[in-house]
Amino acid sequence: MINISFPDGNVKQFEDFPDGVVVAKSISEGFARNCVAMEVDGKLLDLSRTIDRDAGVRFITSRDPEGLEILRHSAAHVMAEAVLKLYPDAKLTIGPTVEHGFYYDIDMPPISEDDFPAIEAEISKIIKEKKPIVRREAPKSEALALYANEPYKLEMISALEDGTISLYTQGIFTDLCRGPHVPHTGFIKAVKLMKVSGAYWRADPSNPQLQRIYGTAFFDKKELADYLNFLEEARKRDHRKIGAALDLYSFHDEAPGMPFFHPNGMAIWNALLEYWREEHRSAGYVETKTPIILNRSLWETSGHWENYRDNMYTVVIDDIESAIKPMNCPGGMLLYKMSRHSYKDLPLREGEIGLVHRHELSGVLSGLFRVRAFHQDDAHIFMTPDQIESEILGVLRLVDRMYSTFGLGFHLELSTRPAKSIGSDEQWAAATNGLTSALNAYGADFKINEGDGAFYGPKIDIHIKDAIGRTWQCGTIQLDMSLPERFDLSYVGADNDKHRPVMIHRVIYGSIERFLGILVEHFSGKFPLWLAPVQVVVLPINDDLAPFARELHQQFETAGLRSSVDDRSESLKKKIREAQLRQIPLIITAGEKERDQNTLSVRTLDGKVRFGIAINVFIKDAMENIKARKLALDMFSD
RNA sequence: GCCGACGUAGCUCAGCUGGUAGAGCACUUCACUCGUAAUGAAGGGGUCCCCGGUUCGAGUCCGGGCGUCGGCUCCA
Repeated sequence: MINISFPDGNVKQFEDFPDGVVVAKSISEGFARNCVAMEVDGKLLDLSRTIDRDAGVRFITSRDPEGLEILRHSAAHVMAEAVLKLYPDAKLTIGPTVEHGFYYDIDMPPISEDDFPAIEAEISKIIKEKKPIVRREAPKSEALALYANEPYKLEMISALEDGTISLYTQGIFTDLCRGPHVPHTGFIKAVKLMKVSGAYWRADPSNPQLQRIYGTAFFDKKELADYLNFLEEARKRDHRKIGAALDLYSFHDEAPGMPFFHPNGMAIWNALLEYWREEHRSAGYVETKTPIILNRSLWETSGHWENYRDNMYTVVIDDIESAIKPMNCPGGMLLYKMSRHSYKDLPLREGEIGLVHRHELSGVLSGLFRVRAFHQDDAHIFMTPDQIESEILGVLRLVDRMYSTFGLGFHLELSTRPAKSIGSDEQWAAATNGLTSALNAYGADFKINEGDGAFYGPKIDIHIKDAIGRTWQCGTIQLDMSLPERFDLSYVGADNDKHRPVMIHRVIYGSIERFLGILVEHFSGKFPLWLAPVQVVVLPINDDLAPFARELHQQFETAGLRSSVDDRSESLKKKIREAQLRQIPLIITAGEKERDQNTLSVRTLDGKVRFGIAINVFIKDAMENIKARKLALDMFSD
């Protein structure tokens, strides 16, 4: 007799040792059909496993994230079987799940996406057969014998403890696997191969090149279709495409990874910085600027010369070795050290929009998202140890305010002390407690990444969520126990003794280039009025009205709107089409009626047209919308 | 950096097994003067990424370089 308790608090008794299916059926037949696996006392197991003692059981269904992961792992096995059928000489290595699907690394001749349909057809066959996926445990000797011709599997089995080896079989295909898996292949209702790329066994280039085949799988076809739509939507929003179409920025072979900003891009850039300065001024920050080339001795003091050299651009001028800064902090240290600081001056919040260069590997460059030259909206806050909590809280509130302005949600992650670190246990405890209590005071949930902090201190990362649900890490708040030490920073306390200040680095946009790219994708090029590169365009309906249109344009510019006028001798329809494609939020058509009545007709990006709007009212409403940095163009009362 | 694909007009792309480069859009000019998503006609525009090789002949084949894109953390 054993007792099995469920998450809802219910407890059921069973006579013999039941397997998962029996327990699930005790809830209901229908429920049992939807179960893919179970969690027994926190461990994920196949439904076929028996439960031989009192335990807490939670069933995993297609609705649980774990369920999808298990499904994808099973799908990886099915794909492996399909590949082996078509390529009998292929040697399997590993096939894990990844964020949006799974892959399997297979030692086989190179294949391309053209080979996918054939593999997918085999996969479909296996799925249709609803083959049971059966687990069994095997002694090491047997497993070794079974995989005599599979060098990679042999290598893996050799590294495993005898008695811990499990095999999963579907039909005639057996794979070494920890599991768990779905009960039969029929659970995989939708599967699609996504791409193939090269990979190395154990990620080591000296090992043989493998084919990594990526796929994704879902419990139903609609979910797959939704996912493919999402990819398509993301593709349409690609900031590299939109950036070119809207004439925002460009990239050139002459400076790989270093973006060129065009006038339209700079309009957004400047709007972002203007906003940043406004928020920071009112949050008690001052702004500084430090050089981008600093000599070697500074980088030796900071430790970058030793630890970050591979990523730094270096120059020798007049026999003096220097580096182009990859980070702003060392310059900030020098500024701090210029004068004696009293505890009364702290916290000192110094912001810097700093241009940094980092030599990223050529293969990782990607539009504005991964560049070699970028600006950080950096700030260094110097404070006394007992100010940690309130300062971190202040940064969190600033982050909250700023991201909200863009309609970006976010979540927080705390990273704690890593294995390799500097500083004492007490320092780490104080620092980590400071961050934790600030997070608690701020009041939002946060995730903890144990051991993921920097060697010099714990940190809080801020992950934003864009309009289509993708997350990006932008902001970060890092406590630094290294640089104040290396640069021997101090302040004079109330006791008239020297003390070491605590320092944090923090960014909110992160990289302004990257943040701008994220905004392009977030808004899909349809910026709110305050960010739009061109806010209003005036279109005369014919050449006779061009002077009136130019007059309006002048009036808008004088009022502070980013305005343009399209007085080409083209048809009105054509000019409207182009203005729409350029995503200009306010399109003004200037005709006789407007000129005679001193009003405007305003077309917005949704295609709606409002007539008879008084010019001064239009300007006032637009300026108010911009000043409030509204997300919506809510300047019309209807 | 490594693996793969790609690099042709300002943009998007076509160009078969090697035979002197093409479309649409954009641009220029002319005509049209237009009331809410493309007026028409004519014209200009190319070191086919760069360097080297094979060949009577290379955008096309071969080698090297540069750049772009995707992948390179996920461990049976």
